[in-house]
Amino acid sequence: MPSPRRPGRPERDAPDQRLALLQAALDAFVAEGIAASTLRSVARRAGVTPALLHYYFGDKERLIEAVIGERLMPVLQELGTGLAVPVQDERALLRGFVQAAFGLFERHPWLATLWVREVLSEGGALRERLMPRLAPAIPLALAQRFAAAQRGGRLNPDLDPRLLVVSLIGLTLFASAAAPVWRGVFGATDVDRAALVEHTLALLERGLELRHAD
Amino acid sequence: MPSPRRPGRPERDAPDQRLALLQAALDAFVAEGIAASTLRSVARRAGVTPALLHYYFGDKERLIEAVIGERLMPVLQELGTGLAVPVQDERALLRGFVQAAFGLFERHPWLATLWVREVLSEGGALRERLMPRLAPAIPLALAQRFAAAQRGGRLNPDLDPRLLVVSLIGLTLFASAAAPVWRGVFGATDVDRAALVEHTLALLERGLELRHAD
DNA sequence: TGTACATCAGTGAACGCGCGTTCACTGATGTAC
DNA sequence: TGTACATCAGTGAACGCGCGTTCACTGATGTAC
Repeated sequence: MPSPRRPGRPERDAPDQRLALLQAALDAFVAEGIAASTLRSVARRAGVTPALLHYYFGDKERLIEAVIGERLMPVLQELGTGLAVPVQDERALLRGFVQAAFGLFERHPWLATLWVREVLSEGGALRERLMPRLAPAIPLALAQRFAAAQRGGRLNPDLDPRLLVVSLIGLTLFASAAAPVWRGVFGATDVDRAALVEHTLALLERGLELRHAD
Repeated sequence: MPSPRRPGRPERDAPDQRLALLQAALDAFVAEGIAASTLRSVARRAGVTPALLHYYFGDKERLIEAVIGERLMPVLQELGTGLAVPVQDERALLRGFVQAAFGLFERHPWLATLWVREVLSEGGALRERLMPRLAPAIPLALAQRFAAAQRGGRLNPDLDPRLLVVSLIGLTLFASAAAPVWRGVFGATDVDRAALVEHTLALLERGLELRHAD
């Protein structure tokens, strides 16, 4: 009696087409927007037939789910674990956040663009798909920490702790997503990540420090 | 000999279909994104045949141009003239900018969403179409004014005057575009325009004012 | 005023095309004996 | 080891559909005389 045949073929040395397709899909989503990306344009980027996308992912909906689950979520969890490290005081928290955010957007240059277009926008493809999977725990915890600091007299009393979280994200995400625009307008090719971090922290910690003219 | 017939028909009392189509196009662009908006979906919103869009605008490209020229540009010029008023000092400049920005985004709720998706994004439909028509004079003038204030010792020396302009836009534009998201996360239905202005000015003028715990 | 006609705003049906998806098929790779 | 065959990764052609665009046409509105 023959041993039952094990399903699947063990080893190949061909390039992993599935990963190539996943990357092509992410590239297309960032460059064209998710709604405007066609399966044929994704296939064209990968140099394959659109039928191969059906072979690996089934349909467009499941391709989007795969990009979220295998490309986007790992990056977001990277940020989450970075912020979960307990810190001494609010100053350390602030510096940790700003450095982590600009670092994340530098390591994954597609993230800011994708986020701005697909999560912020009214009918963005990711807002409905991603919000249920993202625990709002991090922004809520940040806002509560700021509120506690404010009650303890350690934070500017005219700030709204919730809006301060919005301001933190706005300052980092917007500066990263709009970088091609403002680099073009100002010709600011000299501004690197360290300069962004320094400027943003100076603004957050001390503000404009406006003084009257003499 | 008869007087030559004057072309065109003088008066009608039917609703202006062209303006209705322009509004339907703006609605569709904001809700679905420009690239993903079809002429049929625009026509459906207006309750007419897509052939009518061809009748008034020719093709999709010229429809987009019409929305830019007749809806977007007037709003942007509104902001430009508001900022062109000479102000006494940097504090007045700052307050003027923040109030004008939040006021603009409140009067035209579609502006922040459209801007974030179509101008900021890499392949956004408006970036190529709009940047050549927008004089970068305003951000450049703001940056120069901040640089002068810094040289005069009236502005936090650790700030980058150019990035400060980016920060101003980020704080106002991002908070407005992301309002549906953060209102949902924080349940912050109580935050109105006045609260946004107050928080943002407190942050910009004085920063977080962090102090050590006792 | 009546009549003939030009022009108006807008429609309905159709065009070629690219879309997402399906499916019978193919040659290479592996397994059973 | 050789041979028969199952399974693999992937293709090519086709499907029905909605797209942008075109165009002959329509009834209402206006004008000339």
